[in-house]
Amino acid sequence: MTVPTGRRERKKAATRQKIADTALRLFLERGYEAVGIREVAAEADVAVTTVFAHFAAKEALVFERDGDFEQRLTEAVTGPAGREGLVPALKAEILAQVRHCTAEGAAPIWQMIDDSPALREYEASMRERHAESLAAAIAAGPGRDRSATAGRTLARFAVEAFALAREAADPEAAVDEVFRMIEAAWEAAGPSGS
Amino acid sequence: MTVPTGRRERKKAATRQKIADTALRLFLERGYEAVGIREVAAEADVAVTTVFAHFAAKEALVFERDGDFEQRLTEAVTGPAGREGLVPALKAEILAQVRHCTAEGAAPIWQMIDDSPALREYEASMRERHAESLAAAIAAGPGRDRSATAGRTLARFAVEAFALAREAADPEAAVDEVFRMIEAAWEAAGPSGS
DNA sequence: AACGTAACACTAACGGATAGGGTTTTGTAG
DNA sequence: CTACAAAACCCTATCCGTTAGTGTTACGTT
Repeated sequence: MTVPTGRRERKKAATRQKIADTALRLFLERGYEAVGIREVAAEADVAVTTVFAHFAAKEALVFERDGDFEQRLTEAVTGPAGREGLVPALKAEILAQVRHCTAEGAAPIWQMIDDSPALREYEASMRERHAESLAAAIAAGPGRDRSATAGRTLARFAVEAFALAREAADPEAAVDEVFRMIEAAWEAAGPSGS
Repeated sequence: MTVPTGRRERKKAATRQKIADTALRLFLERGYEAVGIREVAAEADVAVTTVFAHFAAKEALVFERDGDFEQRLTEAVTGPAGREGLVPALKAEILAQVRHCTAEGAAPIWQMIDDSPALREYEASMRERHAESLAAAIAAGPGRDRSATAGRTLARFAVEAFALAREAADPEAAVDEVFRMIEAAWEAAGPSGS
């Protein structure tokens, strides 16, 4: 084991990035459903099977950074901020993600997602995954004094807050409003003895 | 316009039911993914195109009564009970649906759903649809004194309560617990002026 | 220098979904 | 009673996402 980042890993990452970039460009140019996988592969100069070696499905080409979002969510809860105040830490992270997704330049991508049933469906199941791993982090960390159901409920509500805010006219204000409700819900869950 | 329920409508409904029944039987016998649409069509003695004329997708064969659930949800809110107490009315309806889905005989179906990623994904996007129509009903009816975001949040949380309860060890107790949290969240949303 | 393996390519196929076009059944109006 | 329009259905062919099977190349290791 020489260096941990050999040429092989760099080439693999480059191939993955080239596929994702090519796909996103084609999708934005001509529409998500109008572009086929075979076309993406040809334009990126790889085989179709290589595309699926890097991405589990066509929709995953659009949500390329999915893993980062999931990791940041759980880290917000297990990190120092999460131990101080669970709900405020969650709110801060969701707010950051909402800001990132409503930032300049991201609008066409989310427009495309909203226009495609397949992408909306994929995003919904993605949120379910995020909620599950977030629930595990809450149960293992700062949510130990609540019931399992309460923790899982908080996790679901938090990821739904993201979706609700993204659809709202004023996303950042919506994060405030929804998290006021979540805070109250978490209070009402009370300590586990309740 | 003689009678509103002519032979044509009855035959159509019969065909639809026969397809759904055949599909569910085959799915339970040999597994959802192991049975193809062509097979369902052959066994039901119809053409493949006819299957898709009645059901938008393969997954819809499993969630045949989807429309009923959605309608009952909105009616719980727009009906007399909804005007008395919005959240209690929602809770009662969700509890009824949870009871229905955990009743004797339904277990194998939900086991099959939990085992199939495609069905789980479809269910997630179904809930999103339910939440949207529920949000519309709330906004038009008893939720007029709250903000649009608050109403949409309540709608999402209510349909998530169903999913959370179904996954819990004690579904009915989970409905209680989650709706205590939802009630607090709805209180915190306050009247629109807040 | 030789070997094991990870990354990739090619071919072929499977299964869900749809379009095009034709046939029967049903409701209705003349 | 008949004629007609539309609904429901069938058949065929095809597209598209996805995967299996089978090599081939290039990298890392020994």
